[in-house]
Amino acid sequence: MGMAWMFFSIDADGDIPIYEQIVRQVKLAVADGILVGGQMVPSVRQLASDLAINSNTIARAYQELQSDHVLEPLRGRGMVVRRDAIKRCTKARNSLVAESVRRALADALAGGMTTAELRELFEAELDRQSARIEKAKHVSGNGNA
Amino acid sequence: MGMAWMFFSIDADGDIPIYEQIVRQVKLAVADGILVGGQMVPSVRQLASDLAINSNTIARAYQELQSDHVLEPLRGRGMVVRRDAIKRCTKARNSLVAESVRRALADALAGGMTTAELRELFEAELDRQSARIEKAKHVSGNGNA
DNA sequence: GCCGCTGTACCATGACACAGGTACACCGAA
DNA sequence: TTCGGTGTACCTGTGTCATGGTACAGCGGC
Repeated sequence: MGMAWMFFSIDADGDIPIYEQIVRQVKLAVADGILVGGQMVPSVRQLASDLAINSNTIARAYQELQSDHVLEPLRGRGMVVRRDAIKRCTKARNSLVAESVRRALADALAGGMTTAELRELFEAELDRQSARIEKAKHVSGNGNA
Repeated sequence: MGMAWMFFSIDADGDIPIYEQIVRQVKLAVADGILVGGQMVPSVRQLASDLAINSNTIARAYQELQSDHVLEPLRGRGMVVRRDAIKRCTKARNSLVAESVRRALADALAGGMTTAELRELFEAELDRQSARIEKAKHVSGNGNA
């Protein structure tokens, strides 16, 4: 049955390739602990059906995740999250975020934005999004307990 | 003569289109005050020659800058920075930085990064880059004063 | 064994963006 | 006018992305 993976949000019209969005969200889910080592991921065709996306696109994402040692293939049964994936994914997350922050600051300073403006913008957005996260946690409660 | 525009840094192998890099850097330069209203920008072929890039790529960037009301064409003479460009460019810079920060925070929080880690990363990178800026200002001195 | 599931490997197609190349219309100065 | 400069429009080639279709090999349950 599907629907256990509805936390995937795909933006087909965005500037990021679909398969890349899958890769990112899987890695972030592993880093966050939503996906645990040893856990099975939905089949290529299943996820393709749920997201209304071609199977080949999902397969490409899974291949990249396999190359990055996040997923492991169980011949004939499916793909499973590797036990040591959380370390790699946490590291990947840190690199991803660091790079984003680095670029944002580079653009800001190149454009003459002051450090005060920058801190204010950062704190405001952090408050907004962290509040959003807290509220989401509150709403979902314990869905599987 | 060229070389007055060598502060442009183009990464042809990056994931950002070349014309987009031109657009961004021009806007940031205007927002920072490096490019002033009424000032002429180098010709399409001149800049293309300096950066070893096709003229059409520069032309496309200039067209986008014209559409965004940053540059103004002087038929047969070249392109000039509009007087009211700095307002638009500052606003565009704020939007650009805000969007980058927004995405970075979204990825970080989705990956389970704590606000403390996030603040630490932000402050560290801010210190590093702002120090870099200060040093660059010190080296260049006052070139136009 | 047989069948249904799994991932995987191909090939072909259409759409789109990017960059390069060529040619044209316009303006200013000699 | 002639010439060199300007921006601009059109065409082409290339690469990526997403899709669709087909086929193969391995595993599990019947």
